[in-house]
Amino acid sequence: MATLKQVAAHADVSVQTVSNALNAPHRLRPDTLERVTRSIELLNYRPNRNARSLRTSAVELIGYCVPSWQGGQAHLVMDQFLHALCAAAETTGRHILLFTAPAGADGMSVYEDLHARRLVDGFVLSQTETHDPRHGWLKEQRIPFVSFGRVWKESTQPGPYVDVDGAGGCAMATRHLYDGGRRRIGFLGWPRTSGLAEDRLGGWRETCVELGLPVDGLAVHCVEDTFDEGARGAASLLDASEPVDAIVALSDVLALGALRELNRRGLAAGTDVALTGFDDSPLASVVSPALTSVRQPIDLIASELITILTGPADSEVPAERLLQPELIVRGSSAPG
Amino acid sequence: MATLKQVAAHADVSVQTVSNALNAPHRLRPDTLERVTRSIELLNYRPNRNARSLRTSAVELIGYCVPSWQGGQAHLVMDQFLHALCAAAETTGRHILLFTAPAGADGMSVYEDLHARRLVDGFVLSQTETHDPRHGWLKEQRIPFVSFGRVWKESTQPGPYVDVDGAGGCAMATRHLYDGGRRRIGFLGWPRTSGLAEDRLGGWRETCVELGLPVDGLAVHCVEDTFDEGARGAASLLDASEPVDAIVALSDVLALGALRELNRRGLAAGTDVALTGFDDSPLASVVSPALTSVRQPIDLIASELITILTGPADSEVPAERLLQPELIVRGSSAPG
DNA sequence: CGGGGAGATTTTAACGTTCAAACCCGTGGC
DNA sequence: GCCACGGGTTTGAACGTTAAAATCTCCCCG
Repeated sequence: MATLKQVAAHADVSVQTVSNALNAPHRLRPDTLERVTRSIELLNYRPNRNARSLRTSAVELIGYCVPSWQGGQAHLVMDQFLHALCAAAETTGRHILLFTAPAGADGMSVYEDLHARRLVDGFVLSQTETHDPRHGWLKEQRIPFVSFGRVWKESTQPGPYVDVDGAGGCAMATRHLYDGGRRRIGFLGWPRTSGLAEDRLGGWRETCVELGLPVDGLAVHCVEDTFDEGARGAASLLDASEPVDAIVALSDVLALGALRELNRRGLAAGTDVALTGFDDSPLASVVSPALTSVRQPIDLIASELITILTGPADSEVPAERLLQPELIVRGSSAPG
Repeated sequence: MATLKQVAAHADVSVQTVSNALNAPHRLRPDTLERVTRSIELLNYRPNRNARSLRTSAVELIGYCVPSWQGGQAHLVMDQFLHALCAAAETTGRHILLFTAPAGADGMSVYEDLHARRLVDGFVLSQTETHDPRHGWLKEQRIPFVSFGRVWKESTQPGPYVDVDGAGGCAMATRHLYDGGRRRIGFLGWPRTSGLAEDRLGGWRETCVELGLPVDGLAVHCVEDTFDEGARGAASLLDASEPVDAIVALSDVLALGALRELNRRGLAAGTDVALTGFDDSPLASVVSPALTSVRQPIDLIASELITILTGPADSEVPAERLLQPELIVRGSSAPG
């Protein structure tokens, strides 16, 4: 555990010169820089981050509240997201600090505490809820943050965010099915109360209208994110007087439920009925036929989040980035 | 951002007395404690962790390398694990710092760096591989760590670990199927090269032998962790001259593949053929019939990891904890 | 009434770093 | 030959905390 002082003694310069060698090398004469660098290498010196943070009051840590997996949709792409976020932070020399907090306003004291004790510089928020209280509060406290996901149903977004265009994704899937010859495309969704669900539903509906396809009675609202509900929803779409020839599902889990229902009825997914999911979770490539799914650009999301959070905070207008997802075409949506 | 100094001025005591009020309240006279406490409250003081860490050289942060999700089995319970680890750390006032590192020996410099720069006190390892080089190296460097998962195929485990008794879990599943009247129980596994796979296979085999059940030709080694492979494996068990009446799968994904194959053949899972998975991933409760699965005690694992890591490091014999999983019985394993 | 102690509080110093100011020294202008 | 200049380096101070030692206060006992 060498310190600046020891390196300085070894290189026969002052402590500050060693510090400069690391933080402002241009200030040193080439030969001193060389000498100091050798001493640093030799003693295997690493700056003590605590001392540095104390002096500069910047910890280079970003807080992320790890969602509880309880209730409702499983976070099937959480690990991908965390990995990406971590990697993005590391490209700027920062790291991610995890913590847990109660949902809603109760959790806010945790955010405040972490910041006040200088464990983190700022926060990345996810699992954004309708009327999420965190954003406004953090903004008011002038604590740096950026949100993955819009705050739905607010007139103005409080603070910077990165989000994926769910409507665009579903539009893309719908158009892809249309291009494959499908003309009666159903939608498997969640209840309207979720802003995310409404966004995706809108993408499907508008595209259908645009393409002159029917939409009435073709949107099913599943009550929870399970295979069963997906299967039930698919069944009702298939049992209609005029059955669908394709289904856009709002999640991979619903899509897999639909896939099961198709199998059960002896219908070939991708041939008789085309099917798409959302999220491109690990599951999508593990079933057969493999599931066509809308993939969120996880790496890009993460790097945008970090860029915004660590970028200049002076701008008055908050950064808002809406990213386009990508359609990963697999067997389940072969042309009919 | 109040500091000790400001609180001290406000309470009209010395800085050290305020520090003592927080770290050793018994040293203060009750009335001074009361007065200082009021000042702390009033000024909303929070100790600066960087200053504290600098002085005490303990950062109260634990490093965890977030696994890359590439290749092979999806980490379907990763988010549960992280949440639990985080919560466990917080009960001791610590937090989890995430980082990424290349697999194998290449990643070791990352561990060294994080520790040398004092970003973390120690590490929790997971995704332990056969002959994992990290453990021995960390031990040699005297960097505190604890491993989730044994280092397979080492004569002696280098350092403390917490693991789940996979053999015990599969034994439990097998016995449960036996108790439900099943007498010909197959096993869906992975190749023998994985220590984990061999452990679980052993649990099934030994229990069958013990119960007088056949094992020859009843273990199938799937080459990857996909629905397809699970289905293929199940098919081969069902096509045998004497077909199985139950299947123990090494993972939930394989089990769901088997479930699909059963459905395809018009066999009722839980009635005609009983089925169990492993990990109790979010998927298990989302299919129907819901999947009986062996659940690892995630919360207990996490708290044991933290206890060991933060406990006294002086003991010569490393802590080794082998925890028993729990069988979550659902519809897929109803008595036959 | 002086000394011994225990308990409460303060003083001093240090953790390892960086910022700001000061210093040193060679160069070039006048 | 003096002075201003500027690049390179050092000095001094500070970030906010805690450990250890020093001091102060009060009380008890011989």
